[in-house]
Amino acid sequence: MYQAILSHIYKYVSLNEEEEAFLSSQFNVTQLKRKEYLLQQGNICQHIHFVNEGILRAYFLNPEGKETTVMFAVKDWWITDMYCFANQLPAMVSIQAVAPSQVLCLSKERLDTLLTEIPKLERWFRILMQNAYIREQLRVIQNLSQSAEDRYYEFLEKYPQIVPHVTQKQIASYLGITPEFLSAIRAQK
Amino acid sequence: MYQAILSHIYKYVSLNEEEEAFLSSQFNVTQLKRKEYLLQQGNICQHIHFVNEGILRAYFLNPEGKETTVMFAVKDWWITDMYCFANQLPAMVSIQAVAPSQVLCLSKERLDTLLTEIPKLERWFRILMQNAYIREQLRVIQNLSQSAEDRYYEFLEKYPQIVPHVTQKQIASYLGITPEFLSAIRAQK
DNA sequence: CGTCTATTTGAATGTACTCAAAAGCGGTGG
DNA sequence: CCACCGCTTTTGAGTACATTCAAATAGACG
Repeated sequence: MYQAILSHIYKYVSLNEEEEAFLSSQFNVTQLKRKEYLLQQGNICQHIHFVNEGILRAYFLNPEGKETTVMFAVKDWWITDMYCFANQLPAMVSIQAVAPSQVLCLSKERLDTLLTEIPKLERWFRILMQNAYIREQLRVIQNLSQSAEDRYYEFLEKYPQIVPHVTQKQIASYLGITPEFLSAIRAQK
Repeated sequence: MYQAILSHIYKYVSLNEEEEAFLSSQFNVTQLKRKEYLLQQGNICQHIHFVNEGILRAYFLNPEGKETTVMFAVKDWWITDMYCFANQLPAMVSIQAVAPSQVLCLSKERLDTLLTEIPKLERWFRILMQNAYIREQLRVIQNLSQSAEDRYYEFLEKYPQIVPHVTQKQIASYLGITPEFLSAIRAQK
């Protein structure tokens, strides 16, 4: 149950048996069916989630009803609405299982406890946040400096583990274009 | 010289005198004239910079010559090309002073030393990265879900301390539109 | 004061969207 | 296991948003 997350953490810090046990005890396991929600836009975002298996999608629905995919998450990835999680606010995004999934859930309170009780975990979480920042920064640059077509082909190359499991409509909403236009891009090759 | 950065750090962790002295000793101070470069695209990104005063801009020049503003930084902000800094690679972006500025420079090596010698600084840096991630995530959502006009007026509201010091051309390149189109947006009010 | 760059304006163009309808495909239940 | 239903994907026509290019005007800095 916890080997995936432990080996994820061991990439950055090492723990003794006691710490490992304490860490494991802080998570709740949740099984999700296809299309089931982990979080609904508007509900307080209380947890951060580690994906043990399956695939999830976070999306934002703007006031006009347009859907934007904020992120996908596969095995070994973390997913939450970080802003609303950190401040315990109503979520801006919904998080839904794209395929049957198993996730480990960690509440804000328990994360804070972990970081206080095992300070070296700050290092692990710092690197997590740093990588997340870098990813988003690259995405901003690409969104602003490249055409929709370039962004599509880069997505295919960058996330081969995601592509087979999600619909074109979902990819389009990740890229910020309409499904019709994505279809047109694909047609011209 | 170091009061700004120390009070920035004290928002998250407290240090004793010895730690404070050690921390201060790790920085180099750099004065920049208007238009002077802190980092040029292609050079190894060796430092992360804390802005003591002035204002800086990081921008990306794509192969077609289109310029994208990645971020602005004012007093109390940090700026670097985080991906290339973390991996000590040639920078994707250039960082230039928009106005005369004073920055504190911290090399990767010295940052690593600081985080190892004073582990509680990991917490401070974690929060820094977390906030940066949240900011970029919000920017991605806004870029994808809002019109250029909405993004412009939100920028004016969100960064009143930046707006008076940068050109419209620079704001346009931050928003991902042409200066001509920004001019048209402004004209219709 | 002169020069250089930023900003504005306008016309022509291109990229991406909307709406509508047909075709394809996958999950679900019988 | 097959057939149906609903959603996804495709196609096409018309439109809107944003760009390009060019030229005039305004502003800022040395």
